[in-house]
Amino acid sequence: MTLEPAEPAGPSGSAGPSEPDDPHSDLLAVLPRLTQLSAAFTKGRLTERAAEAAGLALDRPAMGVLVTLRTADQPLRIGEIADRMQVVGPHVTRQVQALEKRGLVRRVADPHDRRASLIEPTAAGMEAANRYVTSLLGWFAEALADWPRQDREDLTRLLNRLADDVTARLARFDAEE
Amino acid sequence: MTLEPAEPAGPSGSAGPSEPDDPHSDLLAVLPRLTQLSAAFTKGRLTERAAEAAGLALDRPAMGVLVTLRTADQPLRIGEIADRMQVVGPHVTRQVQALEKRGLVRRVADPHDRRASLIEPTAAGMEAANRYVTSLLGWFAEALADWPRQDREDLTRLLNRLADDVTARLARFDAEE
DNA sequence: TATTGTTATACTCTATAACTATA
DNA sequence: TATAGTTATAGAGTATAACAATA
Repeated sequence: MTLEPAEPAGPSGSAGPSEPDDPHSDLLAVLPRLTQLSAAFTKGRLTERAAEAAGLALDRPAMGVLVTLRTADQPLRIGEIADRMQVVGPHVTRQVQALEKRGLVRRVADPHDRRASLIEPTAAGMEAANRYVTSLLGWFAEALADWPRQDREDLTRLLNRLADDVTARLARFDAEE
Repeated sequence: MTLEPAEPAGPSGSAGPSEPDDPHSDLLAVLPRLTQLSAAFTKGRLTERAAEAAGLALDRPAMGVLVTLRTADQPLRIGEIADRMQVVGPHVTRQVQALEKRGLVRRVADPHDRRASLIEPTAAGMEAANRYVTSLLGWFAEALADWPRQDREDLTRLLNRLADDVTARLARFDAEE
């Protein structure tokens, strides 16, 4: 399946964005905003700065693995980390190697399957992950310090639902092909 | 300036994520959700599919330029497009060349400055941009079809404010360095 | 001398392909 | 023969550096 071929948004030759009475006019704003936020986080190098504040010299993908392990609260296989991060295996392999080299994670043998190993944070890794998350959330909390509690709760709730709905719809999308 | 060095999130050795009474616990959910949405749009190749539905064989950056021109509703310089997209000049130069090659945009001389040229969509480019935006918004509207109107309005409002606040804070951040 | 844009190159993040070891 | 992981390579997207033309 593909996206609908769809009629032009307005009469041919209409040059502007959606009219005010367009039923989708509110959505027109959501997509660019999500793009803007995503780009801002990347370009602002928030992740890298929070890592530096935690005393680490690691890039975003490596921090993602470390935080995934911290959140899991139990050793994970490479494949399980990849699933949770929604990336492919080889990508995780490299990040884990970088974390290992810095003594932030270690591998332990999987007692039930000698093909796999389990990855767990070291004490240093866990402490660094805590410092990192605190630093990142602290920055974010400051940015939202002026927000009414109700708005913060609404944002969290709506964003959760949006992510779920979009993910589910994309999954069906792929399945139909 | 850098992010605060910040104390560990919990007592040393505490392994889990923030406690339920953590004042930042709601924020803990926002960041991963934004990441998830961004990754979902990329991996779902929504942009590419909408472009195909509009009869175009263009990638995301090129579509970004075309939509920027459509939204502007007037010819723009390369530098102005770069500013609006928040990317650097050379990037825009290449996308415009690709769009030119396909007859979707054309260059006109800037009467006041012979160093610059103005980029404007051709009729075909404008029609394609309209088809593209309609297709993309249609998909998005379907994903949110079940949402109460109030929730959609709240999401738009909160996301707008979030993007503005985050962008402003990052700008101050950079300025302090 | 400052600014606009182009060309060429490099970097970040993630994916695919080919292979090894174990199940 | 299927699965977990690794190594090597490729691709998309964007940035930096060096340069040209005009202001």
